[in-house]
This record gives sequence, C-alpha cells and structure tokens, in this order.
Amino acid sequence: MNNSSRYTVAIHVLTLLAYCGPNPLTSEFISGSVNTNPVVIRRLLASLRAAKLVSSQGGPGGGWQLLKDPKQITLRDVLIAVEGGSIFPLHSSAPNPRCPVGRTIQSLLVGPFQSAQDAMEQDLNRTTIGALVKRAKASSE
Amino acid sequence: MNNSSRYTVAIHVLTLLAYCGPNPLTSEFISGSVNTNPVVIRRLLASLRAAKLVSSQGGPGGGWQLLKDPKQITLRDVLIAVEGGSIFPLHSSAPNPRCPVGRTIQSLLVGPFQSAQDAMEQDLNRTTIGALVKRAKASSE
DNA sequence: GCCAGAGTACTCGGATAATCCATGTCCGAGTGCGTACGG
DNA sequence: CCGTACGCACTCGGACATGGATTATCCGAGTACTCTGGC
Repeated sequence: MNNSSRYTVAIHVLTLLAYCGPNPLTSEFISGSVNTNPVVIRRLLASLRAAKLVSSQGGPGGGWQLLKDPKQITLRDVLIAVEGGSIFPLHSSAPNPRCPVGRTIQSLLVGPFQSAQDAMEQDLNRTTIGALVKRAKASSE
Repeated sequence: MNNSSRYTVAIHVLTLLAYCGPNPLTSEFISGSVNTNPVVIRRLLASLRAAKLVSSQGGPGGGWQLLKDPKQITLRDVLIAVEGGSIFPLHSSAPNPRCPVGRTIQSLLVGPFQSAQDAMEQDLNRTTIGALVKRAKASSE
C-alpha cells in the first residue's frame, strides 16, 4: 500500500471546492489550505480530472471546479480516482516461479485482496463530499 | 522492491515458512523465493518478530520460524504487523488552521477512515496463512 | 575410546554507499481582461 | 461613440534540481558443528 497522504489531500481539496461554492479555486489558493506546494495540488487534481470529477481552466479567473454534485461524490470515487486499481499491490518483481509458493501466491491473494477492498469500498460509499461539507460548515459556526 | 508491496511479501514469507514445515528458513533462502535481497527479508521479518509472529536464530541451522499455528494467523494480523496503525494516513504536514475546511477536515475523516478500515480488517480476518498453505499445496499437485 | 578445546562455517544484525521516488523550483503556453488607438 | 488590436496579468502544464526514503553492499557478532589433540 502506498502510505501517502494523497487520498486525504484529495478529499480535502474536493471538500474545499464544494465548500467554496461554484467559483473556481486556483491551485495556489488550495495549496494555502492544504499547506503544501501548488504543483502538488495540480498533479493531484490532474488525476481527479482524469476521473471526470473536476475541470481546470487557465487564465485570469481560472482555476479548478467540481464537475459533479458534491452529494454524488463518495469517498470511494475519490479513492479510485487517486489510487487507481488495487489497494494492495502485488510483488513489484515477480516471485520465483520454481518455488511452489512463489508461483502460486499471487493468484491466491487476488481473491482475498479483492474481497477486502470491496468491503472497504462499500463502507466508503456511505460518505459523500457533500456530507463532509455539511459537517465542516456546522463545525465552523 | 517497492515499499507498497511489503504486505504482499509478508504474506508470501509467512506462507513459505508454514509451507516448509517446522524447520527454520534462512533469509537468503526466502529471498530466493521472493526474488529480492536478503536484507529486505530480514527487515520485514524483524517487524513480524516484533508482532510475535516469528522468531530468528543465528548460526548454522538457524533461520526464521513461525511462533504460531498458521491456522491462527489471519491476514489482518499480518497487516497490522507490517503497516502498524492506519491504512489511510492523514496529512503529513498539518493543514491551515485558518481555513474552515483545513482545520476540521482531519477530525471529520477519522470516523469514516476507521470505519472503512474496520470493514476491511473484518474481511481479512476470514483468511488465514494456514488456508493459503493448503491451497498452495493443492495447486502444486 | 572419550572429552576438551580451538577452528570453521553459517546466520543474523547494524553501518555505510547507491538508487529511486516524491517534492519543490523554474520557465513556457494559453487565456481573458483592460486599455489604447483608429474609424 | 464604437470596434478592433495590442499588451499585460494570471493560471495551468511540463522540464529540470533537490531531499528523503528505500534498497543494496559490506563487515562484525554470535552460535553450533567439526576436527584435532590429549588423557
């Protein structure tokens, strides 16, 4: 598993976009909230754009906007957008095929890994960006 | 070897230890099956030893042995041993506390993240190292 | 024949170099607005 | 007064350094077996 905070930051950014309404936000502004570099935000949003969650616009008044209703974006959608495929990557270099365990272990793990990921994604589907925005607004009062 | 495959390699190694019976295996032998460096195996097994899953022995005839019945080791145990705490790390640097989203997002995510991880771990608990060994032996016939 | 001791081979464990990935910095490409000029 | 063309500020996007982390290599510490010499 990639122990990076990409996923958390992605949720943060989408929540911020939804929180600040329909007007576009620049990567520099967003980086001020996340407390990181604008380029990191751009690269992260590029993968979210590939997942059709956001759009980018250049020039003055440009920036990033949501393409979907925040209530329709679940944490599962975000996870898939930033992590791509499986949460549990297999060996980066193939195991030894001459070992009875090495040549079968990957095929044996596909099932349990997929099952565990499905269980997790089903749980993540229960939370939407819209719900996070609602709670954030409630907390800021 | 990518850090992200630590979990898969850990399962591989434990399965191999269980497969090869009670006799200890050296890190060099194990690395031959995983197809990586012996030191990587040692460091990985060090964390499994900290979790009381394996023991190490120096000298001739030494190596690594399981400390528990393979049927009693679940994939969840392995995950906790190698990943430690949470699957979804929060921001590496704290978000901007002056932003209403930044100062609340982390506390808002703790719940959903914990819930999703619980769901995943519950699913991982269904598979044991013993079951993997059984399937590996069945496949090699 | 039996025991003690040294020697040797084997394994883990830690320290140090090399490599890889993520992050940060810089500059170019494109866009939209404002302004100035000409009709 | 109106329309057009130019210039400028702003933003994203990609190319090139930089830093930290992971990995690989090397050497030392400890252990068990084996061989040898003495009793």
